[in-house]
Parts: sequence; structure tokens; C-alpha cells
Amino acid sequence: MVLDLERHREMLRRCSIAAALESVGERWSFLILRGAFNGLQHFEEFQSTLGIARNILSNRLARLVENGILQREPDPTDRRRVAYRLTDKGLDLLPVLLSLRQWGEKWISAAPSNPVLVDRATRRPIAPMAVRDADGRMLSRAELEWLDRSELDG
Amino acid sequence: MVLDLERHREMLRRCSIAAALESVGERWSFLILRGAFNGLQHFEEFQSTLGIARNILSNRLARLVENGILQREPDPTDRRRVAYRLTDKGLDLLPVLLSLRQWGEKWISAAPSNPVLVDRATRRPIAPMAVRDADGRMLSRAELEWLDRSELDG
DNA sequence: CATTCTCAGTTGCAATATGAAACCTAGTAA
DNA sequence: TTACTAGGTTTCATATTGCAACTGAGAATG
Repeated sequence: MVLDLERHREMLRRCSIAAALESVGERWSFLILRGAFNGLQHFEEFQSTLGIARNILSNRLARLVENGILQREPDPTDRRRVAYRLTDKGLDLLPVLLSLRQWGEKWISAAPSNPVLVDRATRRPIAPMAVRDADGRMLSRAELEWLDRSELDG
Repeated sequence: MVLDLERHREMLRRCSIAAALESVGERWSFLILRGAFNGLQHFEEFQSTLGIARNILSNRLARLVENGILQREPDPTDRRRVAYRLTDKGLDLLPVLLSLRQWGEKWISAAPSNPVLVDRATRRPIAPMAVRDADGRMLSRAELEWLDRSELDG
């Protein structure tokens, strides 16, 4: 029993999805990040655009900072203000955010999202997030298989 | 004031990330889906491998079914048993799951996850989920820009 | 320089969600 | 016919969230 519980805890520690959710899985965290990706930086901006309760926002920002996803930067020109900006670790969540957005767009809100992420050089929208092989070819579901790591070739 | 609240509600309805999170953003939902992707189908399997409370599991499965992400299929050979399996809508969450897993693997639990998703034909692991242009070329952060939909070419 | 306003919170309390454990019901196995 | 199993539900305790009012440092205004 205790062992089983321990095994479970261990499993959750090993599972990177569970680990990721510890950082960004709480209610509002993702929407705060969406805001940050769209340029929001200040407490009042997040609060008024998301309509989140102030104490919860305060808590979520603190946790995201603790987890190294946002950086808290006091503004030197106005000492009341604090800017919250994405760290590299936070910026690296972009694929998660885009996948989720595209899924929601496809299956729930048929309305296309705004703004759109484009290739700066060509100004063309990015491709849908998809599973691809090592050469960048898109793989359909039928082409995929789960393999135990031990069965991977050298 | 009421208008502002309404505008906010409207925004959340329009935001596909918020919409997606309504379906899969509750605590445990993602881990249940991870289990489903790894082959779990039965109540007792989810319960014992995740260690989730039975009433919560019951609630989450019902909600995922409501939202068309899982299908509830009574087993004809044993009328006690019920199989929960991913629908197409649910299977389409794979990119989200993989992005999250890769992020967790990179930034939190350095340990590589198991099992691994491979190209069935070559048995080689899939490429990391990344932002790519329409031709499949990977785009770095510096190459990306947010553009208002109205500014898109034709 | 006194007053007012803004920003980023905190506090207290009510409403919800979650968790643990026992219980239930239909169906299967011995 | 008795025991056991799968998939829940119920009850009650605890934790999380939400709302509204309040605070305190600092900036803007007159």
C-alpha cells in the first residue's frame, strides 16, 4: 500500500507531463501565459483583460516566477510598476500554446484566432503543429507507433 | 461594468485556448488523456495507475465523454466493464500532449520519457514539436512575428 | 506640499472543487 | 449460493478559488 503510493509518486515524478502540469497546470496559468505571449506585462493588464481575481493572479504570477517561467522585473522609471516577462523556459512553451490553440480552433470555436504567428521574412502564417519524422515530413496517425525506449535501435 | 464583463466573456468564448481549456484544463484531465494515449481504457486502470480519487475520476471521465474527447463503450462480453477510448477529437490532442511532454523533459525532468513515439516504417523517433513555416522548415524565435489577421496578405 | 490617483498587491470570508473512505448495484466466477 | 469484481455514488473533511474591501508605496495634479 505505502509502496504502491510511493511507486505512484515516483511515476508522477518521472512523467514529464505530470511535471509540466505542476508548473503550468493550475487554473488560469495557461491563460496568463497566453496573455504574456501577446504582450501583456503588468498586473493590472492581466487582471483586467482576464477578469481573474486579484489574489489568484498574485498567486499564479508568483508561482510562474518561482518555476522560472516568468521573470519579475521592477520598472526603474516608475517604482510602483512591475513587468512580468517570459523567460527562455517560458518562451519555449510556445509549441504547447499553439497546439492547444489550433486544437480549440479546429474542434470547438470554429472562429480563427487572432493574432496570427507568421514567418517574419515571408509574412506567411506558420504551419499547423503536427507530428513529423526526423526529416520534417508530416506523419499521419496510422504511421505512428509507441515503442518502448529499450527497443530503440542503437 | 456589465459591458466590460460581457466583453470579457465574449473574449473567452472567442479565444480557442480558453475554449480548449474548458474541455481539458481541469485537474487530472490531461493525465487521464495521457493514460488513454498509452492504452488505458478501464475505470480501475485509470484509478490505480493515477491514484486519483474515484469520485473525481468518475466526474472527469464523464466530462471528457460529454466533450466528445472520449467515448464510453460498454463491453458486450462482460456487462460490468466499460471501455473509455479516444475519439478522433481526442486523438487530435496528441500534438498538445507531445509538446507538453517535450517541454517537461527539456526543462524539468531531464529523464527521457517512455514509451517513445516512432515512425512505424523506419522505427525512428519523431522530431521534436516545433514551429515551422508552410514548407516544414523550423523557425527560430527571432524569425517569428505576431500579425493581426487583418494584415495578412490575400 | 497636500490631495488624489495608480499600481501591485493583501486580507477576510463565502462558495467550489478535490480527496479519502465507506458503501452500493449489477453482473461474473467459484 | 456465496464470494468477488467493475464501475460507480455518497458522505464528510480539506483545499482551492472567487469576491470585495482594504493597504501602502509611489506618482501626478493643483
